[in-house]
Amino acid sequence: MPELPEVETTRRGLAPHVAGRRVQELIVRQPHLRWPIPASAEGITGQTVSALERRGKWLLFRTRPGTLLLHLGMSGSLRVLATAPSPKAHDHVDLVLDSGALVRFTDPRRFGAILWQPGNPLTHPMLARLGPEPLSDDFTGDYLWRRSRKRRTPVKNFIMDGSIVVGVGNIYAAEALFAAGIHPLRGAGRVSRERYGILASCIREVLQRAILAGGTTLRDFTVADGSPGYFAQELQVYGRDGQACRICGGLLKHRTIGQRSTVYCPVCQR
DNA sequence: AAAGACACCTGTCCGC
DNA sequence: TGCGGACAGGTGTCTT
Repeated sequence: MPELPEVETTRRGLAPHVAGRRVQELIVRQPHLRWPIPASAEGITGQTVSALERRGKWLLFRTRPGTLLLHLGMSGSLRVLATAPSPKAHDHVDLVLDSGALVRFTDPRRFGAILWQPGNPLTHPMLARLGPEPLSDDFTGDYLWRRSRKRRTPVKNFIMDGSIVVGVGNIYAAEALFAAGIHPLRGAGRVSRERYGILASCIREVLQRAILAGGTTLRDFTVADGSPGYFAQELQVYGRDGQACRICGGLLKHRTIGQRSTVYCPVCQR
């Protein structure tokens, strides 16, 4: 489900409810997520969450002895609940806070993950090799250009590679490439330095605008309070296969690239 | 080293 | 109405 904007929207919605709160209990009804929830995750019990941070699509519940790492996968979501309604089928985990509220993790497909890392969370194997944050200063067109030399993979795959840049998933890769006028199948090594400058800006802008809209709600993604994200109405290509390009009026095309559905304008994107 | 296929799992939608 | 198959916002791992 979520790419960077949805994870960031979730983080912002949750942070005021969890920062400074003590975790009274970690209730695990279904430990079998992408990996089994490790017993060490119980380490969060009794600890105070000093901050809720984000690295790529990971959420970091920081406490003094360690950090709970949480990934939403394809279908995961987090909600803050003032009371504890009886859990439904895919409500796998609750974080019970000393405020009486709880954070509930729901994930039908169970591609999500909950891990624990003592000390510095960025040393965890899942985080250690991630590329730069797209909204940070070290993410530039020159950086993309340098990393892409001699690479023949389609540029869409390249920008969706988390070791190159984090947070860009299937929706926003398609949207950013459309905004930059770059064909998704173009070899990463065959995009000029100048065009990578444009692409880096487009990635930043698309993600930033999506965050401001509260993310994209396609099926069931909601902001932490349950309201939908509004970026879906701003999508230019994703999900618009066969419809008119909003720039040239031609028909948008669909192709499967890297086993992911891709929509683009064959006229505007070269 | 890099590219591509496959795996994990459930819900939903579409055509017959 | 029911059923099979395709598809869905991610990403680690295995094979070429």
